[in-house]
Amino acid sequence: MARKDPFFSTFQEWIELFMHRSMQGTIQYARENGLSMSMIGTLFHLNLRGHAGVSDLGQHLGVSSAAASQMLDRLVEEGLIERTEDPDDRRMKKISLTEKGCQIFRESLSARLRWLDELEKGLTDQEKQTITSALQLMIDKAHDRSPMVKE
Amino acid sequence: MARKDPFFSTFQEWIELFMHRSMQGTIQYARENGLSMSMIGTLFHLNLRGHAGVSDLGQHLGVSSAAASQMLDRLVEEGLIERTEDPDDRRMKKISLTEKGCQIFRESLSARLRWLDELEKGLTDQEKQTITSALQLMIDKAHDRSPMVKE
DNA sequence: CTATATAATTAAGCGGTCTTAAATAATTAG
DNA sequence: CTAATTATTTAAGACCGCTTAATTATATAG
Repeated sequence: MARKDPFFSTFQEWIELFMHRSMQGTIQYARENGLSMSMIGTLFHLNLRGHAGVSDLGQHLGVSSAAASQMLDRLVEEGLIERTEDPDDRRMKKISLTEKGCQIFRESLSARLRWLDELEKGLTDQEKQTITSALQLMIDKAHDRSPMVKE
Repeated sequence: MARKDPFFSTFQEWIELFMHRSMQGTIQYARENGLSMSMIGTLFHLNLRGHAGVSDLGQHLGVSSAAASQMLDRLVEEGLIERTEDPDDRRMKKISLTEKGCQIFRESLSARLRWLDELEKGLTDQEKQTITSALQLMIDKAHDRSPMVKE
């Protein structure tokens, strides 16, 4: 049950710390701005993937496509996303962030990362370099591309 | 507005990737198990802090203490938390995870980190070492940030 | 062409999670 | 002791987000 593996256990500890911060911030942000967690999840998804279908989004969030459609109505009202027809299959809609939606998403994310500034202050350049490399490594792997060789 | 700082911008990129994964997993997990995001936030908080008061929790989540109290009722029903009187001030309740609550929290967290296995497979020992060190560095710094202002 | 399947939407209704206001209980101040 | 304050709980009601079922529109199979 307990994994000795320092990679995994360190990661898990980090996640407990990190998610506590970021989730609390996200929950509060959502509440203040009248967004549901489904909407937040949708914004994250679209930000990363560019676009998605209605049922797609529903599946990712674990809700029916009817629920997804209704939720998207509200995001359209807010001007955060747009529905366009998929030219290849006109039954489908391509859901994507509007420019405004993209901007607001990124701004709110930065705002919720203010604690990073505090963290950064306590680090030497050497330490920041270590962390930046490690994160870049994970980003590369996640995108399934080989690590950048050198700069 | 845009920050050039590679530490910050790499961190932000990593967070977009990572939160997309972990939030989606958390939202789905919550839905499947009939937990609200407030409940999830509460479990994270208690796991990290050990215990908290009712109003405390409400504030952290951005809801009234009445709402917090009602939510805690349900977590007590589920056997995940317990209310005990604070001996120093008997108006207050000390909310903490039960053993079952603690176990379930950690199990569900591990389950939602299965993608880590995939990530790990793609890494050399050297790379894992880099990442582990970087995370450990951040964990240490995060814990350092206690009330002590000067040293 | 007709029938079937798929994607999205609309509508009705249910239950959950807030809010405010009032009640209870313990502490603190005078 | 009495009055005021603080922490929590209870109760009533509003709103939101979900579900299922029915509808519309497009695509595909025979």
